[in-house]
Amino acid sequence: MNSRRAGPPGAGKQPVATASPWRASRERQHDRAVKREAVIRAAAQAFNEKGYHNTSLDDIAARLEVTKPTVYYYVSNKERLLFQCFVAGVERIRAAFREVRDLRAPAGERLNAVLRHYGEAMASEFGWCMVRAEDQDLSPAMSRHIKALKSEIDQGIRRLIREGVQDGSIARCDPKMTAFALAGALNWIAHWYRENQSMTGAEIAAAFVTIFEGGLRPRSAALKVAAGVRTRRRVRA
Amino acid sequence: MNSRRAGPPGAGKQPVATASPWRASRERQHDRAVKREAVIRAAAQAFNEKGYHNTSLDDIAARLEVTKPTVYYYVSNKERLLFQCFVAGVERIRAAFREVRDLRAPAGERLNAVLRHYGEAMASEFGWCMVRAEDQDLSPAMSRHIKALKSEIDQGIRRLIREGVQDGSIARCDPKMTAFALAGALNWIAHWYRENQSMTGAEIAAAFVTIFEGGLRPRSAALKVAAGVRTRRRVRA
DNA sequence: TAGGATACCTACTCATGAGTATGATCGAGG
DNA sequence: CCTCGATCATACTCATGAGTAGGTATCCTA
Repeated sequence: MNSRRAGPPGAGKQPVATASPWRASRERQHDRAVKREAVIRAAAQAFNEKGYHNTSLDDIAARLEVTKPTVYYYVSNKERLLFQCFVAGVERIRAAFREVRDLRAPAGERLNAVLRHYGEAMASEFGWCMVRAEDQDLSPAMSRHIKALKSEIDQGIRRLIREGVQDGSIARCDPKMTAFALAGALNWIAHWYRENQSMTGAEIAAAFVTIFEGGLRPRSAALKVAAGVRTRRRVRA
Repeated sequence: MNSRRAGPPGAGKQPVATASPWRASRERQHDRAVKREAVIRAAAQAFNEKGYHNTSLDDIAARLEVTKPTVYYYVSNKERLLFQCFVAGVERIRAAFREVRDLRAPAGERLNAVLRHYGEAMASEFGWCMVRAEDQDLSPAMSRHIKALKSEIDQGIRRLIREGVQDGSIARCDPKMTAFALAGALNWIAHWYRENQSMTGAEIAAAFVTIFEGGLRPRSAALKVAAGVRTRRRVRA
């Protein structure tokens, strides 16, 4: 009746920009893992554009210029496909934590580094899958698994915040609420980034880190008296 | 096959806590508007618990202890139902802007007031509908309408930020990015609030406002010298 | 070069859920 | 009492999409 499936008319048919391992001379003996990854990638892009429930496996297959049973040849079912997309995205964030773990910098800086990678991951094609993979769409077992992964990241951020408060590189605050605020702001990138790609994920993340760090209240608050002051917060010259 | 529909077994059947205008002696001549609102409320709660696509109109009807055609007697279709839920939530935020418009306080304070109401709205039963009402689930016309409402709120926040920068109550910043960060953190409440109701929406919003205002960098940065900490970018003392 | 394994497709099944046709019931006005 | 309109239920239609059965073409190996 009314046209669901937002997007340009005729969408869902055109092959994705990134080359499909299937196109190009039907090489059968292509590495299975490569094709499997291509399926996951195509699924992530489709979910990102049309949402999980509005994406059929036929859509995903069409993107790869194959048919549905081929997709099922590489993944067991749709929910596992979503799960794989989720894991692919989360792995980037976990990598960021690992990368930072043995860095010998103040926790505040380590946190910023993680947040930057976090933001990049959110702006990637897997961002949608990470934030919109609702537990309601998944079996209880996978829901638990996803929650555990999310919690791990949440705890990692809280830990860095606590350490930062300890070593003086972060202002005293409630680590839990602060972690929620930070993660929320970054997670939200996955919602609007689709439409406005004028900045890269890294640039957005960097901008956010600056905002988080400085806060909204002017630093040189005591000076704000005159009428049209604009000499606020001048970093030492 | 595998049990979708997360939640306690047998869920979707039990009537909702808030009384249904239908229960209680079948009063026919009850105000139509009251029943219509009850439908929207029940839908919002169902969407919030199970997601839009995992909620059937039979589910919603069961919550109200009526049947599906009765629901259709009050709303034209499912997508309009989602739309109404969205509008119900957004209206609270618009009201916050109106309430603050003629206040004669610094823009920074007006912004904080709006953010607090914003957070409360997100923690309400309509929070989910506001942030998860994907344009992909709606017809192009409604999608446009929703985007317009969202944009109005976004622009309102940006305006307050700009005014705050002007009047000195907010530190200089990029209004667009800052609005994204603030709205993102608050929107995210709708995702996790379900599971942890130890704080009210207002309390959460207040906590967030405090975090946003102060920022992560310690205010008394000049004093952090003791244990080998590198005092980064010290604000002028 | 037969035989198996791999990779893929055509053509289905089947459950779900949105939306509806049709009729029953009840209150109110005449 | 009788009818009309508002309200609600029973019992459907019908499109969609997940998942599968079974067959086919290609490659590898012996």
